[in-house]
Amino acid sequence: MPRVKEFDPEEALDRALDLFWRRGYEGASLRDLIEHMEISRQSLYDTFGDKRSLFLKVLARYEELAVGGMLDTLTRTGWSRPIERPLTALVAIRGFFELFLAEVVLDRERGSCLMANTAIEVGPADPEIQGVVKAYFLRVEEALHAALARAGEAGELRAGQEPRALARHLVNTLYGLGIMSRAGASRAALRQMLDVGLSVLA
Amino acid sequence: MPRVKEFDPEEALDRALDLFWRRGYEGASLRDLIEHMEISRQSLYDTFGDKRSLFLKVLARYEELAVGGMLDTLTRTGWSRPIERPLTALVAIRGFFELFLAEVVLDRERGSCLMANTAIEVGPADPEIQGVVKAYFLRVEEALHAALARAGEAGELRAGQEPRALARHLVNTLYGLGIMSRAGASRAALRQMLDVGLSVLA
DNA sequence: ATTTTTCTTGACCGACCGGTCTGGTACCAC
DNA sequence: GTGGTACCAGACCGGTCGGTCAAGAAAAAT
Repeated sequence: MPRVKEFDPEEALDRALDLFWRRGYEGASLRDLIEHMEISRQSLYDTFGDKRSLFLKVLARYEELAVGGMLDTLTRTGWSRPIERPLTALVAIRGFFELFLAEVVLDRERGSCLMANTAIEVGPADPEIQGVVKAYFLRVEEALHAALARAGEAGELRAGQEPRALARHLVNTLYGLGIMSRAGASRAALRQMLDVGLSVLA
Repeated sequence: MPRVKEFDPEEALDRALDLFWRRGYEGASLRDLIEHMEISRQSLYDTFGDKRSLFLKVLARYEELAVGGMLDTLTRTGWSRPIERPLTALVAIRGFFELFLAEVVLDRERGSCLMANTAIEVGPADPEIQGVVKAYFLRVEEALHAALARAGEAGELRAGQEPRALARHLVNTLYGLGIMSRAGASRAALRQMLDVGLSVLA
């Protein structure tokens, strides 16, 4: 008896993600959202709840997509994927950062990372959202840590280098680039930031 | 004939700075500002113009204070100040970052840097404000560059290290720490980020 | 054809936004 | 005193915010 849904909730969520990314939480009004998502206001509330609930769903979706892609790139090492060329862990990490830089430069408006934007915009004002952001950064750190640990076992790291400390440094470098891009730093400047930041791995 | 001003405009501006720092531009409403600045609404408009004008004045004030303090710390080198102990440029840079870290950890709510917050919140939506933020980062880069150039002349840098690239890296590290702090990173994590980030200077 | 659910449209709500205006008071110079 | 200025308190403005509600159209199952 029920009529089938006429829109794809996941696609609508992705559209909301895009808008929140560009404009921030406060900056994306409900009217903007329903226009961008191509959904009626009622459908939005029926499907995703209020604005904050929608935002939390968006953050979860972003984490899923971003961490997924990240792990994809970072674990492209060894012989596990017979077709692709085998990469050392360090090369995979460098490749990951190159990808990130390319994306950041390409889409200046969104500026790096929704989570970084959210960390600053809502900040300590909303403990639950801050918790989500913090957990995300820890997952990113963990992904980098795993890659660095593999690099360490393969003897690719200099003596005395702590994978944990290196991973944290890389997280810092990564999201620093986000700010600098959003602040309008030149591509050359971002390049140098990245190169020096990664030089500790050499 | 005129009645004397009963409040100190500079102090009021500093109070506005504090609130914008904590809550962001949109997050600080006029009513909040009036209360925090302890000024009547009318005085605010008479003295500072509308909200955006006030914010621009606040940004200018912040730049003056922050860059001033920065140069103070970074130029505390050589024998120019007979009383204080002479510092090498590298030690001055390290000291500067230590100060920054201490401040960031102490006041989690403001989280590092008003300019970084602004870069993300208003982002590319307001070109004029973005220009102010960009100019600020360039000034910071210049201050660090000058210190690094002095270090280079004194032979404190490794061969092949570019002061310009290093300066940009340090800017990136600096404001990365801001995000991570605002995202709730532990003090230990921030410490390691800083240590590894500065290790390129060793 | 009837029923049931999902959808869209658009009116509507109270609250708050940034900004303006008015009235009254405190202070100074003359 | 008188006049002029700087201040304060608070009403008020149009507009937008997030959120709710009502009515009707469309589509599937029976």
